[in-house]
Amino acid sequence: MPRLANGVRTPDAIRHAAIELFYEHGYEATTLREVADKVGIRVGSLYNHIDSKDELLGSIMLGIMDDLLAAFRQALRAHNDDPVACLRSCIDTHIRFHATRAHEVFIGNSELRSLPTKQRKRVVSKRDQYEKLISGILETLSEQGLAEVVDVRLQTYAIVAIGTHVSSWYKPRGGMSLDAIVETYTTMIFRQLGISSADAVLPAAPASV
Amino acid sequence: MPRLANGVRTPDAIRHAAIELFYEHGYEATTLREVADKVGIRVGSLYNHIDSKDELLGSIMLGIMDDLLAAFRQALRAHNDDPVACLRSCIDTHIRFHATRAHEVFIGNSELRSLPTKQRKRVVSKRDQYEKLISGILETLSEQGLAEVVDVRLQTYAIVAIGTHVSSWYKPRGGMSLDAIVETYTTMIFRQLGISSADAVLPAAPASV
Amino acid sequence: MPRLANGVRTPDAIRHAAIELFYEHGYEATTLREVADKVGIRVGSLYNHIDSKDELLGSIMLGIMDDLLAAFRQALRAHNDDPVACLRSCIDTHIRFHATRAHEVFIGNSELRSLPTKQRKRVVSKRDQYEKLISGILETLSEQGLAEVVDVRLQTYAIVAIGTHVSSWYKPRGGMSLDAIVETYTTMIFRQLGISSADAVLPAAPASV
Amino acid sequence: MPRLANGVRTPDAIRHAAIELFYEHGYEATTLREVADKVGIRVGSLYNHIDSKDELLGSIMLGIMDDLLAAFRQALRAHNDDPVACLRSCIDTHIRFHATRAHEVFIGNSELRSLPTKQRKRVVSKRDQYEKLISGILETLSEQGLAEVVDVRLQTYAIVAIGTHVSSWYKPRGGMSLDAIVETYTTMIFRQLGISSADAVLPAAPASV
DNA sequence: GATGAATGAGACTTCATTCAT
DNA sequence: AATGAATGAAGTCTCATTCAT
Repeated sequence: MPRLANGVRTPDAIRHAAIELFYEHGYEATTLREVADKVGIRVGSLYNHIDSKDELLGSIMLGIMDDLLAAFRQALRAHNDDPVACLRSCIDTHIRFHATRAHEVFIGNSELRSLPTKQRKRVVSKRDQYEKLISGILETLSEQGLAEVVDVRLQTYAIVAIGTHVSSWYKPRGGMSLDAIVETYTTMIFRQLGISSADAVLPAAPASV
Repeated sequence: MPRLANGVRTPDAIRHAAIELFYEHGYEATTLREVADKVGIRVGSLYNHIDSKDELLGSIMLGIMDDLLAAFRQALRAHNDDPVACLRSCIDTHIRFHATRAHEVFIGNSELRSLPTKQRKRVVSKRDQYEKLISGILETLSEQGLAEVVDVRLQTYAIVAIGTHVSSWYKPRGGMSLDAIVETYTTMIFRQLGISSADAVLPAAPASV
Repeated sequence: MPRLANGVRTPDAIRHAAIELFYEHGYEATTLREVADKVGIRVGSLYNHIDSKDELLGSIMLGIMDDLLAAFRQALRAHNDDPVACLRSCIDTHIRFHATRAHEVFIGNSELRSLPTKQRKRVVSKRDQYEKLISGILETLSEQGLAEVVDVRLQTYAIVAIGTHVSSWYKPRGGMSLDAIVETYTTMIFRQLGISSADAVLPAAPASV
Repeated sequence: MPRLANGVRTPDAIRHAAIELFYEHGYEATTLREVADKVGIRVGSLYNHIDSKDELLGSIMLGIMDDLLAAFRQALRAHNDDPVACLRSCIDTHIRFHATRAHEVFIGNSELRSLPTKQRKRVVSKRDQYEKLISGILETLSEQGLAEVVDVRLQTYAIVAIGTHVSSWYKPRGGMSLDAIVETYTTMIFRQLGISSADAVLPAAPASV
């Protein structure tokens, strides 16, 4: 633990400040001076902790993708014997992750073009992996006759789009509880896939992220 | 006809160049020099046609929202006696519009925060109007017992999200035809609403935008 | 009479508009667009009547100096036999001219440095001539024992400074009448020169400019 | 002591350079590049020390007015029992200040219109205070029957005008010594006020600024 | 004689980044 | 590890001026 300001390690404070500002104003419109102000240090001091503005964005974007993939893979592993339960669990994780880490996810979706080529490729690759995981579930369900998938790619997109959208409007103490959001979307997706609506609602409590 | 460069009126050329560049690199990352270069004039000459970079973005965003609302309202009017046909027509218009004018729509969805407050309010107001139109259709269907709407707001979001997402990846000569995309998404939404899948496919050709 | 807009010849309208704007905001801060707006034409059209912004300023400054010299010389000629009457008449002319053509005179005094070298020299030369005329009167008075001149140069400056200052605050319908201003300053200058105060007030009405 | 280039603190060097350039070419005609060049830094570096070009002008103008008021008030205080001595001291201070800080005073008199409204009001207010101080002395002299004041306002203007004018031509090693200038103008003003000329010349050395 | 449009030069200002202290 | 200051590059916007119509 190198250095603490108000109990927080400076690098963490920088990362946190950057996430909020990139989310609010966008990467290009955010100045490092604003980041430094939010942290409570001078702009020059940032460079004791980051290499560049680019790299700061890159680390945020790679980090969120890694965490998302890890969470999703864990949800997958827990139900590799029951495809419908697996889908339910994955939707749950997908939506909760996009809600609870909405700002980072939003940055991950909107600032790809701000990233230098090299890092962009790495993020895109992770994003593709994520979509492949979703498509894989849908294919399994389709092959086993458990769901009617009209078009794997578009169905995948529809699910991805829900996450993206949730991340753009979800607020912790907004009108609808996270549980209700998850339940509703799960029902909607299950219907879309022609899976019995009854299966959508879990008897037990859903796993938190 | 004030003045033509290669047969195109300069203000139109500027608007077109700006749309492409804002779409590709984002508003903040696009310089007016790039816009001018694309048009084939010097950067100072832009100011014979625009008031400011802000105002250029604003006019693009207001314009696309106006066009979207107009197209949607026209689709609504054509079927005000048959709610299911109306929904089908609106989905059709929604998706085709977001596909054929993908770049402008994408800007409209992603650059809200780059807009000065005054214009932002006007765009947000139009966006709200648009969502209300969609919600209205869903409510009618629900009230008349023609569809099972799990949650009007989230269902509206899901439909909006499809448009947003299509605008982010659709390319005229990409893998899937626009007709096929419309048909697939229509089927998916109809299922989600518990409307007979058969109703989703039109016997006649769908209206073009 | 080449061309009239609202009964005024365009070149005169331009000159008039330029004088008001140069007076109000200064030469550098005034744009030709503002001049054109005030005239009611477009900025490009100005160039049918002027050669350049510099030249427009130059013609105003040379014009006012010529008019000032002409008025002063006329006042001098009218009393070349009575030095005290001559002084009285010159002070009268000096102050009235600086009041009634305050804006041009103000420009003439404040925008010298905005003028290109060549024209500046011509204006400075006229200004020197003007000061020499005043100094000449003072010297005559001094030589003939009619006045006690402490220092010709500083006394000349003091008189010049009065004109400059009047031009910076005089307004036609301000608190003090032009006649009163002339009378008061004349008294003050006469006292300064040790000339009987009684001589300061003219029996007859002073000549108008 | 933050940082010295050639022994001078950068903010002071900027202020000094700006004064010289604003005096020589005027505020509008002076570019920040010229200021930076004169200081020996790049133009962007200026912004480590100033907020804007406007604010740089404002601080110069407010500063000179504050200094002028302070100097004048000190001169007033020193002779609050003898009105004639007080006048003499004030004229001395007035002229010496306008001569020794001629460039700043000149800027203060000529660039009012270049100032943003808010700061302009503050400078104008200080200027009014200064004129009131002068008027006050004249009124006291008049009330006590020590001087014949023809018109308080115009007499005040005449004195102010002398300062303005001196600031426009005085040069440290010009033809006339500062002491001589002060003495001559004092004599002239005393005469104007009908005060015995003998009182104008001080037996002892005049106070320096 | 008027106009709309183009242009080149340049102005103010911002910003990421570096570095001596 | 923090800071104040410097820097170069760039960005938006303005402006005097020109010219075809």
